Amino acid sequence: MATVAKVVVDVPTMQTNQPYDYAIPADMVDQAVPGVRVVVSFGKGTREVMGVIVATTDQQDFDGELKPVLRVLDDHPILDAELLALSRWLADDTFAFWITCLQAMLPSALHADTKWLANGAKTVGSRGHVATEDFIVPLLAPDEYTTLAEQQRRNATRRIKLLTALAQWAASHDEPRLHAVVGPDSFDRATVTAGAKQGWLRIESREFYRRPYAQLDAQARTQPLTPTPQQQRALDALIPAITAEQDRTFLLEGVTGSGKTEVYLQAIAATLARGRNALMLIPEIALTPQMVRNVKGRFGADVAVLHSALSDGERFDEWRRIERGEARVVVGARSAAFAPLTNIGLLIMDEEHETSYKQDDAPRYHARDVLQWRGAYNHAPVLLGSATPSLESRARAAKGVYTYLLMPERANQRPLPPVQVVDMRSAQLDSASGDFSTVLLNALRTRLDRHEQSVLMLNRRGFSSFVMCRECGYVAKCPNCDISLTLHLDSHTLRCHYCGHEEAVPTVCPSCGSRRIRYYGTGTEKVEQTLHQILPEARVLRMDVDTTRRKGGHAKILKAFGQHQADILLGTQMIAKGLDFPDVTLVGVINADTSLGLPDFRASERTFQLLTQVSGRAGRADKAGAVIVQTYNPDHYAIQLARHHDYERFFVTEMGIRHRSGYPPYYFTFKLTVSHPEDRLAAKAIYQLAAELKQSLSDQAVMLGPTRGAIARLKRRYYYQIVIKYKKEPQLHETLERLLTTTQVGSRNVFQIAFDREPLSFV
DNA sequence: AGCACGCCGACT
DNA sequence: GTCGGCGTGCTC
Repeated sequence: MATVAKVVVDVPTMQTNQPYDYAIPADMVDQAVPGVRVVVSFGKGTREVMGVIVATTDQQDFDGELKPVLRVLDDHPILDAELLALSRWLADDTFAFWITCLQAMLPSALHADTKWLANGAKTVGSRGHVATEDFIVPLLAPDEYTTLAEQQRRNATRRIKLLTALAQWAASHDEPRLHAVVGPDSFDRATVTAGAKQGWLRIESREFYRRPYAQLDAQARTQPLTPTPQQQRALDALIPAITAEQDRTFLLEGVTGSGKTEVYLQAIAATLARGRNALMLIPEIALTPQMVRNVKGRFGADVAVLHSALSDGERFDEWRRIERGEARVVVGARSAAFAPLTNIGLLIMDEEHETSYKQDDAPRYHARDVLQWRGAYNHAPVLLGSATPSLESRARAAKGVYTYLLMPERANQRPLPPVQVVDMRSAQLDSASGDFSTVLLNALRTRLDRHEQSVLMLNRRGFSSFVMCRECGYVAKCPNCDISLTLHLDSHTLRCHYCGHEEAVPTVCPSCGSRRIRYYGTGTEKVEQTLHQILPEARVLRMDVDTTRRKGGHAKILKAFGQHQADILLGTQMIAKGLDFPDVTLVGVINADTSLGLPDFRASERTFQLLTQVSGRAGRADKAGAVIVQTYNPDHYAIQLARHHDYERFFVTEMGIRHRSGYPPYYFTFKLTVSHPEDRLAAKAIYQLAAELKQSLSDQAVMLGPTRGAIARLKRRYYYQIVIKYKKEPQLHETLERLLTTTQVGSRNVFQIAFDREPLSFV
């Protein structure tokens, strides 16, 4: 008999990061089960907080009198045993509070909501609101309605009309939506209410789902395509693992257009045929509409969709459909890794190299790790797909940790578009702006004349200021870390974010002696203006964070472009992903260099991925495409190898560099950040942390920093960070845990400490 | 995070 | 004498 509930309370602090024992009142034993949310009293006062029951027992561990569970918020567990176990592991793995992990798994509609009542009291409840709709339920037989209609006064036209309609509905067993029936040219609400009072009908409130893609469920199902030989080879490796329920990881490396999606769909079909369910992650927004259409097209209403562009209500409803077992395939962005899907037989991560799979704030998890955990739990394979896999995954495939599946050919046998690299150091530039080479401008003019479309990408990735020589493309790098130095205008210095190295801003290029070395960068708005000046007849659509902020803004722009309402789509990296417009025959990259200047050891990898991806956007259908890349570093291996679509050589080259400079995948990384409203105290804390860390680290480990955060002061707090590179530190986890506890308990909570295992951003 | 307990300065 | 400052410690 479970009399004690272990409750993780919604108080995210280190001191309360543990389950607390609460007594289960006798009348709640059926509801107070693991995985439900509860309200409990916490602390000395009258404070009520939300919590999650993570276990129940018949014996208390706490030596004292237990407070009772006050209320149970769910009529059934909203987190099953798998997700509870996952939350525990996640908290441990990411150094996040357990409650933070539990919250991360729930749609925001189920997060705690505190209401202040008129009398000043607080009520802890749940924000989740179930959408309902009123239906009219006829209560009598058709002929009874006919009789009643005849008995009405002659001038009671409205009643007679309603009774006639009721007779029809009763005859056809129809229960129409009230909303659909009440209106200016049919019934008024009062007549229907009067009818309910007479006992003719009942108005019934029924729950309904807000279905974001309902219209797609109705479309005709697509049929599986006959696999190409390379698709067949991939499926021949995958399907036995699905059938045998093996928790292996596969890396599917397929060039743009090789048909990875069809492999996903057929693998999902095999999973469903086996009686199990499938979870598929895709990167945030850009790709979503197309991939959703593909998956829904094959599996219809069995598919639930979860991503950030949905409203809270829509996401909540999709989540409930999954949780109730009404969806068998889940497609979603990062947080969909926690979808309450059961009996998972396959987990897919499309574009596995995308950085949006890593969450920037607590819990700082990588969705890939979550999928692998769930794969192990469910005995299901994990399929990672990409045209340009992350070096980490590709290296694991090389070592045999992952099974490597390669699809080197395009399904339609068309060659990849030729990529022309324009050397901006010597190219003839448009005099008005300097952003456009005449080569690119002429190519744009040709497309305008032929009524074909162009996509222009402005690389804003890593837009943080850096200094580049416009004569030779030289970018200042840190002598210790081989990382681009970042320009700090406040102190007029160049700094390394990794080790803190600082030097003066050069006035002449150290490499070629030129004076044309300066801050480098440009914005979409500026480029748009320039385009209007030099190509006034061109219709330009701009797509960046500003124009896509509103819900659906993204889709609207893409739709307009697809309908030829513009000749040129100008945007940031978001246009590089998954767009497929048959009339786009030119892709231009205005500045390939900005991502090379990123103060990040993954700068080359990001640039290669971006250029490869954007190149795939040209000439997808029957028209031949061309790609023009403008750069000040035409000989850089990332640009040259992207030009030749040569991922494998890029992998080998980059691995050599990572090996020499000691970065992933040869080393693990870990980032510690400390912040405090007072600069001096933040600095003191990070140096103390560094000293303690140094003691417990082995000689093989390298500590970079402490350094100031790239944005040293943010939200009135000062930031400092340390990055550790290491190969094998078995005791590191324990050390970090200890540091977390002692620092948090010792000093009052004005300190904030953040730990990030395998950070993707070092800024 | 809250909230109470606790030990030192200027006041009904 | 006591009202209240916010340092410190606990919350089942």
